[in-house]
This record gives sequence, structure tokens and C-alpha cells, in this order.
Amino acid sequence: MDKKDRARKAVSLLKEEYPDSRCTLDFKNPHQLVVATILSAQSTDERVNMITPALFKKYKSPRDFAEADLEELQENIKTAGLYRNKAKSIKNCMKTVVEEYNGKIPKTMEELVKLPGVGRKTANVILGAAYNIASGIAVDTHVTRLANLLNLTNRKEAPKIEKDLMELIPRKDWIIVSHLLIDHGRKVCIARNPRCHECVLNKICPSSKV
DNA sequence: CTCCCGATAT
DNA sequence: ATATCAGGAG
Repeated sequence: MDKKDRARKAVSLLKEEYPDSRCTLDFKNPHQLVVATILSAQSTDERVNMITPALFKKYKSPRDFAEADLEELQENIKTAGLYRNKAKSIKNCMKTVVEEYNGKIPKTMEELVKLPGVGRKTANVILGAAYNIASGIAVDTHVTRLANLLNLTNRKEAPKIEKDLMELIPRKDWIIVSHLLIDHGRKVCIARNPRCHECVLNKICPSSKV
């Protein structure tokens, strides 16, 4: 089985396993998703979702975040980790959104990655989850790990992995594939202890220990 | 490449 | 004790 067959088979099997796979960050509008996604760096969605209800009650608009007191914002997001960088990113990002985009989150990759604290991964999440636009594939730690284990790529750099996956997977699956790999990375193909015996991909995975 | 960083599971 | 968690900037 070549890489393209393996990639498409994996997507097919994971769709059966996780029929409701989707973004697990809680948000009600695009700017909330931007904030939640910035917060999710090197943290879990579960932890971010514990913070955001109070955060979004306190800061209701992009302007509220743009005008936030930095130290106060830091305290409000502390438990997500990397809190000084994230507070600065959120404030500067929303400042740019207010000043350059009239408070609306842009809908193109080119514009999104210019926002402070927003890289390709975050931009892909926003485009996919908020606007249903498949501009690329969101590559996070789980996607990096599983794509390598499945030998869909042999690169460690996120942009290279994204390019490799985009060549193997049809565009209609670009948004869902990240969610599928992340769900599977959390529940079965766990970083520290992969449960190959329980894995629906163990027949096609070159790294399977079964 | 390093740094940023608290919470959780092992 | 240590690895890991929907990364991005310098």
C-alpha cells in the first residue's frame, strides 16, 4: 500500500471511529476562537475550556481584549501556561484586528498569519472551524506525531508536514483530518503509551507494535 | 535552535 | 521526577 492509499484508508477508518470529530475548543464567534486557539498552545483544549467562560464574560469584544490591562489578562489565563507570551499575543492580535480589520477576524491565510501570535496552525484552525474554509491542514503536536508514525511524512517541521499531507489527502478532508488525528492521538495513539492493540489503524500502520 | 509555563498522567 | 499538552516569536 502506497502513502496515498494509506492516508485515505486511515482517514476513512478514523471517520468510522470518530463520526462526530470536530473542534473541541468552546467558542461562540470567530474572535473567541482566535483567543481560545492562542491559549491552546502547549496546553489541552479541556483546560482552555475551563478558562474561557469567565474570560469571555469579562472581555466581550476584540476591543475589550485590545484595551485589556496586560498583567490582569495574564492572571486571567495563567493556568493555561505560557501565560506572558499568550497575554501579549492576545492583546496585540486583537489590537491589530480592531485597527486594521474593523474588529472582524480576517478570512484569508495571508491576513491571519500577519496577526501577532497567529501562525499557520492557528490560522488553519480559525479558517476551518469558524469559516469552514479549507486553506490548508492544521498541524499540531498530535498531527505531527501520527503523520510520522503512519509514515505519511518523514519531516518534523510543521510546514513540510502540512505540504506532504495536502498532497496525500483530498481537499474535502483537509479540515476533518486534523480533528480525526487529534481525537485518535488523545484517546488511542497516545504519545507516551500508544494503545496499538485498540487501534483501528494497526493493520495499516507501519509503526504498529501489534 | 531556544524560550516561554501551569496542570495532568504516568 | 518527567513527559506531554490543538505553537509562535526571536
